[in-house]
Amino acid sequence: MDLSQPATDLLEIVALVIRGVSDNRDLSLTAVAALGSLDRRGGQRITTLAAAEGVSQPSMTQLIQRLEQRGLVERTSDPSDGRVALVSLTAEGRAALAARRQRNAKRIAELLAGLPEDDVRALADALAAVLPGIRARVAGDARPLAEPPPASPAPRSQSVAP
Amino acid sequence: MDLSQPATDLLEIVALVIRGVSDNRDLSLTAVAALGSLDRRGGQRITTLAAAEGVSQPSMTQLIQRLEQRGLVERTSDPSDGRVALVSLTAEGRAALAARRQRNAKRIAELLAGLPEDDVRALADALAAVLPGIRARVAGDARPLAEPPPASPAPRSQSVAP
DNA sequence: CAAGATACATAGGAATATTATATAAATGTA
DNA sequence: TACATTTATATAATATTCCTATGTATCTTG
Repeated sequence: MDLSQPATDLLEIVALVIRGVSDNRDLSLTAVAALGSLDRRGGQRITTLAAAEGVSQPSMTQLIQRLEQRGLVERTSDPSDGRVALVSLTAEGRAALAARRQRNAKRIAELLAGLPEDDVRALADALAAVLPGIRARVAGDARPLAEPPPASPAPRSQSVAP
Repeated sequence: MDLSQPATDLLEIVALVIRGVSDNRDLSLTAVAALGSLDRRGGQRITTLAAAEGVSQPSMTQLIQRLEQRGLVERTSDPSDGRVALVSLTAEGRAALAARRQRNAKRIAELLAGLPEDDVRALADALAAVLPGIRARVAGDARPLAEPPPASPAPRSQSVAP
């Protein structure tokens, strides 16, 4: 089965949604990812979060400091290991995450509402079918799909993106 | 028809693909979007590009300057209007865009290859069906889904990134 | 032609990322 | 126990990319 066309299509939809629909005003993509990880998996240490989101440890330290200043996360120390900083969501952080998810879902729902109902139903079924597998492959272990960094000093860029 | 579940699913897949699969090393999300717009619609002026990608005009000016330095775009002046700078892809820019697309499509194809073939086929069909409509709604006119900026001086954050 | 509108460029600052390095706590070993 | 090493995090210096505010050159219009 040829996967190049669906791969290209999926990529384009991802780009369209990120650029045109997703709400990235108050929280960066990395911030949302970190908050989401804390929400799904509970309190974690800085290093774990950094590895999970694919950023360096200092970046995650700084991100957590900013999120802490905004009251979205809190830090506690691990009684069994004085070095680690355990980060967890505050109630406010949970609320902010839920609100953002709701805004984004609302926008995407508006987007889908303009399309033929049969198409949307087919998409909904297909998404529900593949999501667990994709979730397992991408988020499960240490990002098995990302190539190792190039040997030469890697040129960098922004985020993701946005 | 309830759209909240497919909306949430689509959002999660978008996040997973952006974080775990997409190649954002050498070109930012905005850069890729601008190059793609130039590729699809041909030469455009700075202001048009800025509006299409949802960034400010100075940001687009700077982005085009960077891309010009890297040889990916070139600028020509409009003979009928001395103010405008017409931006177009160079052959190198077109090649870079194609190479990046191919890398990303390859990764996503690897991702999809691990899933049940029926599911992938259903997803492929669904994506192909909805993509034109989504493309029209998001990229077509001036992003009808984005809310107007808040009245208070908006807190900002990063790009999208990656 | 003067006044305003339009297209782009520049300046200054903020947010987010990086690498390199410092600090503190835990661990292993003589 | 003492000391070196490893581990977890923090800090410093710097780079990229975005923004707002403003400047400059070029049209357009009365």
